[in-house]
Amino acid sequence: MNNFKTSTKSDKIKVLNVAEKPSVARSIANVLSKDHRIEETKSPFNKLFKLDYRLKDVEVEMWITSVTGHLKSLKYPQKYQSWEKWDPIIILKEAEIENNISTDKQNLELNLKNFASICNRLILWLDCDREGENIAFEVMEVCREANPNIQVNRAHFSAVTYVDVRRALDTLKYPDQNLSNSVIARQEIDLRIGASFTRFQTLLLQKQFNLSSIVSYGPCQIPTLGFVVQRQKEIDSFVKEQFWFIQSEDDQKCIYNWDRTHLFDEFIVALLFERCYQESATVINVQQKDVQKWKPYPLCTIEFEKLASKKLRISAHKAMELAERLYNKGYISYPRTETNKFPPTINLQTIIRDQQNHPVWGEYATNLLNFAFEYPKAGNKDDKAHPPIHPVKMMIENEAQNKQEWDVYQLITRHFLACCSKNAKGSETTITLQINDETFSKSGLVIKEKNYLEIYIYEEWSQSQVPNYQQGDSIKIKLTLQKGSTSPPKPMTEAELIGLMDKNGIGTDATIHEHINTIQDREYATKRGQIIKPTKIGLALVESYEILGFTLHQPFLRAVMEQRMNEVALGKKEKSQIVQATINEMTIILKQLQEKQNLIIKTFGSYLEALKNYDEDNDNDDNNNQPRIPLDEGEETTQNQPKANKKTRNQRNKKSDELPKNSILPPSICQFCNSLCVTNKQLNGKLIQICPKLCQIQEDINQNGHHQSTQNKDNCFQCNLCQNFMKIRYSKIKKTNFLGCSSYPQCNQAIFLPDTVKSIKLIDKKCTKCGSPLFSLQFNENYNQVHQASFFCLFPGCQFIIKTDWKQNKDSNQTSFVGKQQNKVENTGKYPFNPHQQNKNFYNKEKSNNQQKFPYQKN
DNA sequence: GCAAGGTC
Repeated sequence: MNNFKTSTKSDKIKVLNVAEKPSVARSIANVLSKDHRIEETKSPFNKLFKLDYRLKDVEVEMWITSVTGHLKSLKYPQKYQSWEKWDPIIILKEAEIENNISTDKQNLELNLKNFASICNRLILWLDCDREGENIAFEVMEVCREANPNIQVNRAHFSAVTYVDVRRALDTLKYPDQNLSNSVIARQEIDLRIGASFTRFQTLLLQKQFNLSSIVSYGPCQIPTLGFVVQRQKEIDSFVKEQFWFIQSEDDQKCIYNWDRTHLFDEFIVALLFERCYQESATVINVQQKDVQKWKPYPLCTIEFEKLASKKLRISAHKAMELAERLYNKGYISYPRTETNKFPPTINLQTIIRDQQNHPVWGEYATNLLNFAFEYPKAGNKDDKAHPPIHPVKMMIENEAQNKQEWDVYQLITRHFLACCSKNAKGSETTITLQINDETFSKSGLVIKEKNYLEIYIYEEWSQSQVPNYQQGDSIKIKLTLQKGSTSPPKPMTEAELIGLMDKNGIGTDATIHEHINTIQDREYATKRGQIIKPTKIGLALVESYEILGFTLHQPFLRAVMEQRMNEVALGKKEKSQIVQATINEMTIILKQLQEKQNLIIKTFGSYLEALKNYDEDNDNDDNNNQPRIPLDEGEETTQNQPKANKKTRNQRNKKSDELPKNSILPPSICQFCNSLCVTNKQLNGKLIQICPKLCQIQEDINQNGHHQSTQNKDNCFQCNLCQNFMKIRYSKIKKTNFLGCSSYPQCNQAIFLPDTVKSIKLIDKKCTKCGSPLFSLQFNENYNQVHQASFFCLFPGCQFIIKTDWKQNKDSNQTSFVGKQQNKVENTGKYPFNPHQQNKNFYNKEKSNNQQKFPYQKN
């Protein structure tokens, strides 16, 4: 029996208005008339508001109701339920997919059908984004089933304020099929890839390694994990590097910073120290300038989550839960918004006025209204649907359900008040000292007006004093030679991860926190405090992708997908075209994973075994700097460059360009940069020539004046990507040597050798053809060596006895690759999923004769 | 037992 009742007495034209959520329906009703009537519907949350309105000079009865997000959802039919029975390739490529109204949305469907059958017109008030446009089509379809003649329009609004809603009604448009299609394409791609890859991975690994969770794959969750793993690898491969610097201190204990900061070469610093050492300095400049500390941008969801995590120590997921609760209780505006600028139609003064009686910040709010108000800065993000998060009703501390709820309300309100305040203002004084050819400086700050900092307790601006010197003063100084060392990258915080996801387009404002939750649910990562670290399962999974040459954990996979969605949204491509293309590409990858399944098990297992104590270590020590991951480096971890030292020596020591040119002995010319070198005598009596740009790190000069290079004996030849040196490395997983770039992990360049080669050794001979150093090779015991040569050149392409090539760089369109000689691959750069897919590399020897056609190869 | 996107 139909228990729905609504009055249909009026003869006026009835216009059905449908919003994406109950709150928007309520706001539209409020904005259009305070006299609206509220009726219950079949869905307890989704009320029906009725009011009389004059629409384009016609008196109409507006019926305003809502849905709650999507009505429909994609699903595989029942017959595909069994994971074991169906090849994941079928699930990915061929299985049909149903798009039906979800069971929990059937009441809403009945509502819409009921209302539409009575109404003459339908106005779609779904959020003005792609998802909203798709929901608009879902609503329209249902309404048209009940009333095929219903006249349909789309309202475009940038905020639910009187002005915006009226404007939207005056300029009604039509829904955009292209935008909606891009969402359907995304849904299908996500489901097909997610379901098929998850089934494949779970069936392959779960039982084998006794894992308690499924081994899911999703185009957002795995790149999220990828970020976490990448950071951990950087920390684990970090090697401390020492640096030296000169410190100067005056008799007021004020320490001045060396303008060269620090250098990584003790000789140079010692030399400079010796040259500038004295007990007085000249004040060459005293500069005073006004400075400001900028107030924050209006609060969008992403920023709110980051702040909650960083400043309140509340996880993004929990913070969203608390914000939603505050929103439902009417204390704050809608918390899922991408917008960080206030629409001009919102009345900020009214919002501030609501806080005037607050016991904590009432006085501050009053001051803002009276004299201190300044319009908020405008950010550059706008979802056209919701304003930035702001308070809509005053809450005092004891009205909050708990401390966390209060903290979140407080953050949102203080942030809002800060946005409506002036920047903090101060005065900065910088003193510059000259001591011979070296300069040192020190800045001090005096805060003149705190302004927004009075209310925004989450930021600090610390004052510091500098002595009262005048330009030209000569002051007493104490110079010391100091030593320091680089520190490892910091562990990944949740706030940083959110930032990375946002920047790389992984997830949306409404889902980012869910993906972070998912990787924890799947036991890929753990969170302690605000620090997120991968578990051994997460590491093993990502490292297996990496080592087998797949880029499934990289963010660009999603970025490419987004780009394709845009093409559909703009009407440049058909949705079927891009679904087909993406699925075809992913089919190739899934087939390769299937072909390599034994190898995957082996690789994943090796990592799990190597990392068996990893999680325990995690609990004991946050950051002990010890390599824990088998980084494919074995004993060679000392070769890795720390993140801080990513720049080359030349770049790091750029200021050394200005070194004085005179030196102890007649200088020579640097063979790399033609600079005049400086000479110094070591304790053992040897003379050292040093290029001021540090091109030549050290050159021994024997007394006859001949140069003898002391460059690292392990260096092979220069990497073609970063110009650092390739080195012999040892892969624990494959138990063989390979050549890897010394800048790993910043540079991933590598040259792998045939399985038949067990180890390689650099010898003191040069290739007569290309000048690279030669290697002696040890072959596997069971390998019947046919090569006549004793020594081999491994420089890519130099000789054909041992075929080598540069590994393809995933970020470039280079056509080189790891492996044996094969047809040149043409990479259109169109879809950079798996750069190795046609590279039947030496891990995959058994398949090497069975070459597939590369999908991007022309003809 | 699969994804990600809405929303409650």
